[in-house]
Amino acid sequence: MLIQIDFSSEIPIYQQIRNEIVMGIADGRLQPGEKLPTIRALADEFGVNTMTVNKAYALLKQEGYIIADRRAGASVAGTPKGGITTEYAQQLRLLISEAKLQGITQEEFLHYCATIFQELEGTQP
Amino acid sequence: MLIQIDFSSEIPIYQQIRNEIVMGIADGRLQPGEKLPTIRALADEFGVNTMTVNKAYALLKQEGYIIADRRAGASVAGTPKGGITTEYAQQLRLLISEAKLQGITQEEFLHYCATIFQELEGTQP
Amino acid sequence: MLIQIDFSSEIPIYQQIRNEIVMGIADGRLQPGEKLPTIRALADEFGVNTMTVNKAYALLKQEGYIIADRRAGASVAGTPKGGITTEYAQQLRLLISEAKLQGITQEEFLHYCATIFQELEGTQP
Amino acid sequence: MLIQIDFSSEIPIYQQIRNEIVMGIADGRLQPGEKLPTIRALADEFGVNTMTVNKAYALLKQEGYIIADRRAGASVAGTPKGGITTEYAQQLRLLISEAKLQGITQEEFLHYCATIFQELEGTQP
DNA sequence: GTGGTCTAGACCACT
DNA sequence: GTGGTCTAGACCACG
Repeated sequence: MLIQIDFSSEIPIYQQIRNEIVMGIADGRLQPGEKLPTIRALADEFGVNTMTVNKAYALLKQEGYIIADRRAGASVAGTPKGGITTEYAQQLRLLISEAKLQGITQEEFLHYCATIFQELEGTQP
Repeated sequence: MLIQIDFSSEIPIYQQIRNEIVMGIADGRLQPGEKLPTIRALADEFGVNTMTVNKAYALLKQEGYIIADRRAGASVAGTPKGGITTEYAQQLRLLISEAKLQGITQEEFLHYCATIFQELEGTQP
Repeated sequence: MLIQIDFSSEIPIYQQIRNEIVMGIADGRLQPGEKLPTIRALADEFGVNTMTVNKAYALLKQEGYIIADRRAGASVAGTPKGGITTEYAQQLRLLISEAKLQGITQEEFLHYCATIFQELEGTQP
Repeated sequence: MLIQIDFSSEIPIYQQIRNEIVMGIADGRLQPGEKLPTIRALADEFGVNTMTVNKAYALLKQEGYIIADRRAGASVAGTPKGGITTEYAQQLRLLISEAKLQGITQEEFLHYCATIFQELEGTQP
């Protein structure tokens, strides 16, 4: 589980951790049921405050991506709740708008998305 | 030019304004060369400070989406500079990861993207 | 006398006009004693207000680059007054600092300056 | 870190701060990795608003001269992105034109530039 | 009348 | 305690 944190990024560190774990689950590096590192272990690895990792885990738990077992730490959930929100739709629409204004055609964009999808599937066990 | 601002959102207002304008250009509500509202007018419309709109315009200008003609306000630029950054790729990868974990298949996702693309093209003159 | 104005630039138009004329004198396109276009002619050519050109001419006159003859319009002066000011030194120091931080060596920079000098001399009659 | 601000200058204060910091990095007063003063501290030192310093820092960050580590203020970056732009070339050409019209020869100018370069190198550790 | 700049406060998210 | 954001005014250069 290799995670990269960019301290100079505008994205809050806890968000970056959350994002990396979500992508890790999606591409199969993290399997459903698999145990996540303890908060302290992750905090030490990144050199950040435990509060920061704690926040990331709380967010993931709230979104249904992970399950927090008081005794055995956190583990990857099977399927998150949630579903496509209007907020998600807005984000996607924005990304597509930006792509189009950069001169990217629909075909190119869809092909690029498909490539990313393949990458996620490819590493699936 | 119908723009909706969500004051309770965690996204900064100036970012929201920037996003709305970018999407407005992409879907044809704002045509290249068209004059944008003045900073003051937009600030009044939203009920925000001129500085906030100012920041949004400065951002759009820096990104190449609009140009500020010294004589008469700001107007929509033809084509922005920039290009697809690694940051953009990361955002898209995250969105696709989230979609996949929600149980959305590649086919469904691509179809959804295509729909959004059609909406943008459809309103083009 | 080909002058290009960039209306979307941050530099005020009157400054751009002033700069172009200064560079025009330096590279020999404008000869000492040569008559400059009338304010109105230049204003029409650029599609700007006469006040703007007026301001540029006033600035050039104050700096000693041109001489304004009430009857025969403005003409290029022989030698300007002025001399190297601390302000000029500051500007040059800033440019050199920026170049250095971009990784440009002293040799490269001096060579580049020499090239520009040659270009100016080359068009001299 | 001695910075002088000229409140009567036509150059915006935030630009002056930006310029001084760039020159400070170039001449070695500010070392890569070194922490910059906090926005508030600098604002107090100059007697200006925090927003003004904020803008200077945002500009420096955007240009790649400094990085804002989320945990502890801003610090000097190793190497900025960017590179020599046509805008930069124009500025240099203008300065050289002005020098030439003041009667400065190519030799004198290059020598003067070399002197400035030496000053920058000389204070390097 | 336009955008650009600045002030003197303030609140918030992040760490 | 840090930077980021925002407000409600204000003045100025520019055209």
